Amino acid sequence: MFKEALEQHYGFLFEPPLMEEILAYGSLKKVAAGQQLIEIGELITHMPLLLSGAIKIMREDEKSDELLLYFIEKGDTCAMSFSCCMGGSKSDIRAVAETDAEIVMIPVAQMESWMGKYKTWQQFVLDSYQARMKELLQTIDTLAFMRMDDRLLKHLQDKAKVTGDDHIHATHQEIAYDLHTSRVVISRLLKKLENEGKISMHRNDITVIDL
Amino acid sequence: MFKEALEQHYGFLFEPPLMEEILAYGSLKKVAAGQQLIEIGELITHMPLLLSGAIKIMREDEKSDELLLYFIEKGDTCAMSFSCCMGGSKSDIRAVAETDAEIVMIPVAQMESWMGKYKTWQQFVLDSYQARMKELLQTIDTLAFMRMDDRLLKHLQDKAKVTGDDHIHATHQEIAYDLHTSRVVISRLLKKLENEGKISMHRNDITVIDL
DNA sequence: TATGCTTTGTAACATCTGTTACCAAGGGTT
DNA sequence: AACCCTTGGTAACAGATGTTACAAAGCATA
Repeated sequence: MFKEALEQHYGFLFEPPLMEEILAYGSLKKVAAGQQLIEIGELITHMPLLLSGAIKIMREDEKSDELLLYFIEKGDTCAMSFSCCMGGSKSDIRAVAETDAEIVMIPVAQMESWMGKYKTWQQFVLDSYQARMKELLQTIDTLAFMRMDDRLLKHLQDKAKVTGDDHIHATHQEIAYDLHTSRVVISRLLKKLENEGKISMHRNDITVIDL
Repeated sequence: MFKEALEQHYGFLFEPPLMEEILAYGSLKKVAAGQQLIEIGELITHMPLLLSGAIKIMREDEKSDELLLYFIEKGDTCAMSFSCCMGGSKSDIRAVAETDAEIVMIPVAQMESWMGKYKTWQQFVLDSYQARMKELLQTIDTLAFMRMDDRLLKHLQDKAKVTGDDHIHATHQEIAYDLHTSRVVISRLLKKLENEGKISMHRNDITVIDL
C-alpha cells in the first residue's frame, strides 16, 4: 500500500474524500532507473503522481534527434508530466525514469470526474499545467540564449539536483543525446569545465563541484 | 457592442448563460498593430478572448535579448495567451499586436468563478492550456532541431499565415529581433532564399512564394 | 597476460552563425 | 538637385559548434 507516502506528499493538497478516491482508483507502479514510462505517439490512459524518484521528459523530431526537456522531481507538485493527459490525446513526449521511482497511476476517466467534484483537484491540475509551462519556457531560454558550455554545466547541476547526488554516472555520449549535440563536443567542453575547476572527471563519473 | 463577433467565434463553445456573463463582464478592446498588450513582470488582471487580428508572444532574457515564441491567430481557440492568468501571478511573456485586433477582456475574478460554474469554460481553459503547450513544444523543436535558414523561412510563412497576406512588411532588423539573431545574418539568408526562388524581395516588402 | 569492447582525448577541418565595417540604394524633404 | 536618414548588400574576419578520424586509457573476461 502507498497510503503513507501519498499522505506525506499530497495530503496537504487534497481533501480527505479525494484522498480516499485516489487510494481506491490509483495503482502503485515501481519503476527502475532507465525504464521508459511513455513513448511519443502513445495513447495516454493514466496520469502519474510521483511519490519518489525523478523522471526525465524528452522530445524527439522526425530524424530521431533527441532533446531533454526537463526533469520531474520527487515530491514535486508533479502532475501533467504529460502535457496532454486530457481528452484522450496522444503523447507529445517520452518519459523515462531518471532514478528508481514510485508512481501512483490514476485512470484518466477518474481524473475527469474529479475536475468537477473536487476544487482542490481542479487547482492542482491548473497549477501543474502552469508549472509545466514554466519549465518549457525555461527550456526555451536555455536553447535560445545560452551557449553549449553553459547548457552543459546547467544540465549537470540539474541532474545532480534531481538525483540528490553530486556524482553523475553517465557517459559523454549519453549527455550528448540529452543536449542534442555530439560526443566530441561534450568531451571538449567537459575538459574545459574541469580546467575551470567546476567539475572533476573520472571514467563514467563526473563530480559537480560548482553546484 | 461585440455580441455578434463573440457569437460568431465563441458561440458554439459556450452555453448561453456563460455568453451572457461574458457580455456583462467583458469589455471590448481595440488595439492597433504594434501596440503592446502586456509586458514581462506585469500583473495579470484580465484574460483576453481574441475576436479578430493576431497577437505575437515574445520572451526576453536579462540582457534584453528577445525571441518570438508564437502567434495567436484570430478565430483561434485563443485564451491563455498568458501562460499564467490564474493565481494573480506576473506575466512571463510580452504580448504585442501583430495586426490591428479586437479583444474581449475578462477580469480574472470572473474567470475563476466560472471555472466552477460552467463546464464549457473549464474545458475551454484546459484546451487552451494544451494548445499553448503544443505551441511551446513547436518552438522548442524549431530552436533545437532547425538551422537559421529554415527558421527564417518558417517565420515568414507563419507571419504570412496569421496576417493573411503573403507580402510581409518588415525590415531585416525587425525579423532579426524576432529570431534572436543579427540583421546581417537575416540579410544574408534572405538573399539565399531569394536565389532559391522561395521569396522575392523589395525594400520593406518580402513576398513569400513558397507558402 | 592477452584480447576485445567501451569510453575518452585530441587533432584537423568544415560549416554555421555572429561581428564589424563600410558602401550603396531607396525614399523623403528642402 | 542637394541633403539626410533608413534600409539593405557585402566583405572579411572571429568564434562556436559539428564531423571525421584515430589513438589511448580503462575495464572485463578468457
